[in-house]
Amino acid sequence: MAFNKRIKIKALLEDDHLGQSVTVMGWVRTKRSNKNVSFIAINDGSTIKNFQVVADPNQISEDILKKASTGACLKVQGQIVASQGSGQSSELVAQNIEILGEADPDTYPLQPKKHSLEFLREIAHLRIRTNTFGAVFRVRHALAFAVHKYFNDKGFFYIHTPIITASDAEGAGETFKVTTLDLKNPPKTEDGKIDFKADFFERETNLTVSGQLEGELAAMGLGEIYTFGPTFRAENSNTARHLAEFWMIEPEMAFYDAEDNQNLAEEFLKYVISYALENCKDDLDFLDKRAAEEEVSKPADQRNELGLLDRLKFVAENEFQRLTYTEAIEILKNSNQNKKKKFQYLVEKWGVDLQSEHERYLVEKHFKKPVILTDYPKEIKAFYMRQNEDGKTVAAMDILFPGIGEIVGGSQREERLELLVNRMKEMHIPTEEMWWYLDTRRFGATPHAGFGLGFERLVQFVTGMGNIRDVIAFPRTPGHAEF
RNA sequence: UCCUCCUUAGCUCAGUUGGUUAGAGCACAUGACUGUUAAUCAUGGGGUCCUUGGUUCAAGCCCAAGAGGGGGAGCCA
Repeated sequence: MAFNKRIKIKALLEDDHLGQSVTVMGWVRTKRSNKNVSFIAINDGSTIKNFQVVADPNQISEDILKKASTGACLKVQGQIVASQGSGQSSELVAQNIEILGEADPDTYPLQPKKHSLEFLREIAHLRIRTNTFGAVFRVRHALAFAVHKYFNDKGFFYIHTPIITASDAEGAGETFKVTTLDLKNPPKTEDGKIDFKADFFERETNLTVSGQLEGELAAMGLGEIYTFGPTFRAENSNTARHLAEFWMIEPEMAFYDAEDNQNLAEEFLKYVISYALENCKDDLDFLDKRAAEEEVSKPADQRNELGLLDRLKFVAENEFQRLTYTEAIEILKNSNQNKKKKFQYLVEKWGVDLQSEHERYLVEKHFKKPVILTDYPKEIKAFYMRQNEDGKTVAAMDILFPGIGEIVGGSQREERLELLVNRMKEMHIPTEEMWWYLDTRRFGATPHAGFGLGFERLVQFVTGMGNIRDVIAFPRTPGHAEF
């Protein structure tokens, strides 16, 4: 006998079920009682909205009603009737309530009140039951689904690139080592170094920092591909924008140049944001109100000019501002901020990397819209980016979003073997180990391009959450891996 | 990793110039209430004032070190 003969609250609210006998299962959010009747607000996660259960103490035992406390899980059978109260159009009059799981009110940490995000982060195993995190994770799901839908509809193929890799080729950062060696007593070579020949893969391995290089290989046969997988960086980053384990989307396209790449990235971002706007209305309405309440407590100069929903609509409907690094430097150099020495790092000469205060100025003050910055100096970018005719810059692009900073980093790739090998040597990238990557330039090379999108940063932007640790269920950051 | 701020009841926070028995709201318990919307009203229980050491007649408050957390920066997505 199957247990799950229930109707989800989302379905209950979508159509007219008046007069029907139904079973609802979910968790108690609040209970309000008097001598004659109890009202139980129940939530099953299918929607941010609760459903009101009405329990008559003549029908439901005192013991059951007592155990139906905040956090308890219930199975309620009864009839849907028109509500006598004003907060909802219909409600469930309970004929029978079964307590599936009690939640001792003395020790259950969630209350029907506002908790701080910092407190909820410490109970990440329970925070998924709150309105805010329910909304965030439903939106996160919708965005992930929209990513796949967008690329699938466009004829891209989803490639699973390896989690365990042998190279830190991109130089994207510190890696987590993968080994089965005995850490207390590792085998040594004659000259005293750890003997990775004795390790599982017979070589030194680590968790991936990017699927891009493998993605490029796949694009050289399938044409247009994307990856969407976990990425690991062992950097000691302690910010609201960094995780040690995060999810990255990396499309890679044969026959794309830098401009094609920019067009794709902009269209893609607008698509997934529009998808969320269309499919997550209740959750985004809630998050919009939540963000508006938070704004009030911020100092005036840090407030957003637009609310969350308006911000999303604005990004979805307006062209991104495109400009080169060189143009950006000129704007920054001539800005009042720079002239009045209000930047912590003053912009003086071409070639310096932009600080986040500079990126914020361009996005939030100067253009007031997403910015695609292109053609950076080659010295501050990765070896695989295609060298421009000027000999100084590469065909890089960064997309900067308000409040988030860099959400996308990408480039047209260097497909010319000689130029690529020279650049690798200049940057001390071992060419021998990368023979397979260089083979794509030896055999049937073509212009191609791609980019990486930090999925959690996208979720941050769409949900308006200030800290990246609040848009992934169980965040991994330095010193934190408990759940 | 650096800078900076914070840590008092289950949660959010107040606590004056160092002074005797550390408070509030919410939550919880008990009771009241004929339909509530984070229900309301009354009563009650609840404290390692982050830890360790120091100064002092006296420390929640001052000093030092450590732990945990927030914000900013760097690295990046």
